[in-house]
Amino acid sequence: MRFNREPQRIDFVELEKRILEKWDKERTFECSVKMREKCARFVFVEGPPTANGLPHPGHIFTRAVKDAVLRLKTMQGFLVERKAGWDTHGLPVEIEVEKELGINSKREIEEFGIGRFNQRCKESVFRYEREWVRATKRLGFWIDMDDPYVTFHTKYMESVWWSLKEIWKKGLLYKGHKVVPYCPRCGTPLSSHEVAQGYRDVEDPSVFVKFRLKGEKNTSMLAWTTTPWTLIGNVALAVNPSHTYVRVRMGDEYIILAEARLCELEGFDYEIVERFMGADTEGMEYERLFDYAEVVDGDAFKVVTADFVTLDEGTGVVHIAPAFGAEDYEVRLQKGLGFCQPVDERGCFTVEPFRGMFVKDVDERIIEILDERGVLLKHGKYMHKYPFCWRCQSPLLYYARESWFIRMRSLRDDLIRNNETVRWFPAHLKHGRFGNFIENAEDWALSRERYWGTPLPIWICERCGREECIGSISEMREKMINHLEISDLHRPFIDEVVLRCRCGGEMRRVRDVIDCWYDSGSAPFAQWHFPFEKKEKFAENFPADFITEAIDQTRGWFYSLLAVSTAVFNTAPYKTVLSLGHILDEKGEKMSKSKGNVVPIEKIFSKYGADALRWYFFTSGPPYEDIKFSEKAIAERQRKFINTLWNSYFFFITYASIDNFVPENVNIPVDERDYLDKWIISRLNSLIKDVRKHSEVFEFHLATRKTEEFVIDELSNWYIRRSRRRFWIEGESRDKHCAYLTLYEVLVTLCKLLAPFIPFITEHIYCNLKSDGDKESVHLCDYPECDNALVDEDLEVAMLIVMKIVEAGRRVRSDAGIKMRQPLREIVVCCDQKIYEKIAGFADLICEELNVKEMRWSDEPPSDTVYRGAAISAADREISVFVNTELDASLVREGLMREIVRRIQEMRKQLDLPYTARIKVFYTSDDDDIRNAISEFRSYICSETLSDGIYETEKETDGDLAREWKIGNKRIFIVIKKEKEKEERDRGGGNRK
RNA sequence: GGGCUCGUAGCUUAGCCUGGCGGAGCGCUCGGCUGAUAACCGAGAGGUCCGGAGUUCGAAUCUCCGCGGGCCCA
Repeated sequence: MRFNREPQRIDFVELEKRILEKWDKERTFECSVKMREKCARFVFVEGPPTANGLPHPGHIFTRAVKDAVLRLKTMQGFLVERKAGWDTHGLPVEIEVEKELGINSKREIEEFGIGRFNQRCKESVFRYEREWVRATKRLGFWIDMDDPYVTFHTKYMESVWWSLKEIWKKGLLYKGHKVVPYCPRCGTPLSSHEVAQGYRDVEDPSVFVKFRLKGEKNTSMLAWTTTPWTLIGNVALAVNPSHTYVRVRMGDEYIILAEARLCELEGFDYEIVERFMGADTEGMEYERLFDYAEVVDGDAFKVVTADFVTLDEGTGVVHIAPAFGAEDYEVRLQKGLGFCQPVDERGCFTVEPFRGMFVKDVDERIIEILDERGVLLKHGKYMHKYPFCWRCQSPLLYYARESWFIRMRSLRDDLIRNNETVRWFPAHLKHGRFGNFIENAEDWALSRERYWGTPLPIWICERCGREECIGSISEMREKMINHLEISDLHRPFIDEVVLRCRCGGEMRRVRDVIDCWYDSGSAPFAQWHFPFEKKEKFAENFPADFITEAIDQTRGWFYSLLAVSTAVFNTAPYKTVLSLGHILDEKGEKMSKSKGNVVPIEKIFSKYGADALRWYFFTSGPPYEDIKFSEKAIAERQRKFINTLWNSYFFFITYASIDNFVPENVNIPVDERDYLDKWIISRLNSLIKDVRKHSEVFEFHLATRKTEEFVIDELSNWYIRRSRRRFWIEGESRDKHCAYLTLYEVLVTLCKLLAPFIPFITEHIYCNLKSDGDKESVHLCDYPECDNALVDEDLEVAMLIVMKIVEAGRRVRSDAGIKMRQPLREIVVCCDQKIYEKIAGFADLICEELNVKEMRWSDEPPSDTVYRGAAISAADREISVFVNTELDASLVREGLMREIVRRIQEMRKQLDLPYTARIKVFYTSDDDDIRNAISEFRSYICSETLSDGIYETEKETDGDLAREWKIGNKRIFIVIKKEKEKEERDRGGGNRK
């Protein structure tokens, strides 16, 4: 037999497991890549996940999209290599390990030992690798996980070093300061996420200070602060350039503040003497309040303008201390102001008279001093939210730390230019969220005062202070004084390396590691250990044709890739970016561990299988929009679509096996086949065109929804249903062969068309259908192309009209209360004659579908009231369909006969008889109409129900099933009896109905 | 607080770019068909197209202001 028989219902999960074994055994993935060796490349870069937690449904969605695109491109004839990657460094990993060790500060990590700590980090990042690999394989995501790139591998890190040196050589790497939320007790900066969870309401002093202006008579700027201790680090005052300020007289002195903040002077006796814009005060100098600490590297003690100054509170005059505020530091950079840092890492002053005192403890003393000097206008208490350390509850300080930066600001134009070469999906990101972001790109704070990361390869000479960036291991070896064997570039080993400076002095490495986003941003070259190895490989794979990740990567990986690539190569590292939506829970809320609403994806795989999940993802909406995850919807898509696809295939297999149909032996050109065949093949080719068009721009929801409609509505519910009797033709028949051949071709092509989306079931079906000379796997096939010669638009339009006429006819029958089984005399189609000509050839189909004897055309509606009608619009015309509802005795008898046939079929089904099984029918009825109907249509009933005879009996007869039926108010008692199997076999491939 | 994005029936969504009768599926009610189908077909109930204002002869669609969800940033 040409095809293996199939069960009507199949366990999809079981099927998928067998397919996974097949792929494993036949190395199908490797073959699919290798067979395109000589072809043009389609380059993909995998955004590396961190395997220190279980894969989230969102990761699975991303991987499903990646897989579909890459399979599609492979089938379209591209060489698509897929190297997996793992992101392994960074603070989240360290925090995991800190939790395990029960510690929470850098001091404790160093006591535990940096070497031991990093070892624990290395183990931690692959803790869930097995789950990731399993879920990836189970989903059917083809990616090479045997030879992945790993960001902590020495070779990868060496490439990262190389790129940093390139950046350094261009003068784009510099040491500066960054103001970070900082816990003085833990001795560490906190991430924004950590800060966000530690806000509390507190009471702080509220202080209004007069800064005396130089060269003005007895005039002061009035500034407001809730952190008096920061006044020690003051270097400037800021006003908003476009707001109105006033000079007021109070007794014999003058005070300047924003007009909108005059409310702060309530209770004082004052008069306004002058109004001016903030911009007018720019450059005014004032007398320094405290000279305890030194100001270095720039100008100081003057008024500057800044847009961030608001009129919501305070005086509209903001005191600027670059060491203690991010905005303050920003102002410093823009205005070339100096820097003043009187506080150490523990949060204590390093200058007299407060040396050694914790900053918050000097607030009271400072207020006293201000008062003594007569520059305190007023003071009070102020309630506001302030962040505290989530671990130790210490108040956080905004504190300027030394940090290394990449000058992204100076690369803004390059970033923008490179971004112009990128195709973004959805398009609005290009000049929207992403475009805005790079236009305002800030210098990249690259360094982290941490442990588990790629060490910043900068050594500083202890004698002359020269900085040097090291770009390779060999360069480091050459310059090394202490000749250590370094096999691991991580801390603490790398910290021991001492280099020789040009001046003869000893150079030691700065202690920082780099931001792990830089690691992953280096993937395009570091995955190949470029430029130390595989230069050609890199050349072939840069820039990437395609990357895709979720929308949160806009400022993450999408940016770090572009930033690194722009700084190193001044080229965009990718040509096309697809940004994906998130997978939310059923209520539309983010899935998170703490909410406990994360769907365990393993359960979905074991209950529905990967195809059902994938199909759900693709059909549920545009891939760039969020998806509210719904298990019910997965079940529904499987039941409706995958199951219908299976049943269409099952139908073919069942009858093709009975008939021993061999497609290779039949060769009938499409134009010699039935119009139904031509129609479904035309529709298939139109579908191919649509699917290709939508997939090309990642509109998978349109591609898959159209395919779904094709399979359910057109293939299953129209083509197969309408062709069913052609498959039942007894013996050899050209028409039957046309039907088989057509359905065969449609199924095989559908498998190829759907393979990128649902790779398992398409593989299974394909493998049973394929011929000897065909590829061993559907995934090794070429993607279907639309054959325009087979698209017949007129035929498609005509069939659409036919379908609408049938629908209208059914509506009429339904309205008139006449069952479908009751034959009727005629249907009258009232329309433009040209339209009628299009569909006249489908009269048999329409009559059979509507159970009427004949169809005719009319140019005006029939006047007789036995005609009931319904209107439709098709081909831009009105069409009316009229059904003659008049019954005569003959039609009633025929209807009765159909009722009886239906009941006998129902009983065959109840007995679960094989389709080819033959029976004998016995009946008893005291109704003359029934008896007459049976005798009139005896042979028809027999052939419809595969009965060798239908006999009237007086008595109860032995049989396999007996039952009394009511047809309206008539009764019939039916017994059916199976025939011997021998006779069944004699029937061969003959009549099955 | 800012930027971007989404908001259409109980639920999932199409339509929005390019203004012209809001259309499907699930679920519900009723009826029908069925020897491939877990399906399918017909009818019915179900809508403040998030709210408000504007442009227009005409707005789900374009503009502005709000509200709510999501993401990113502060």
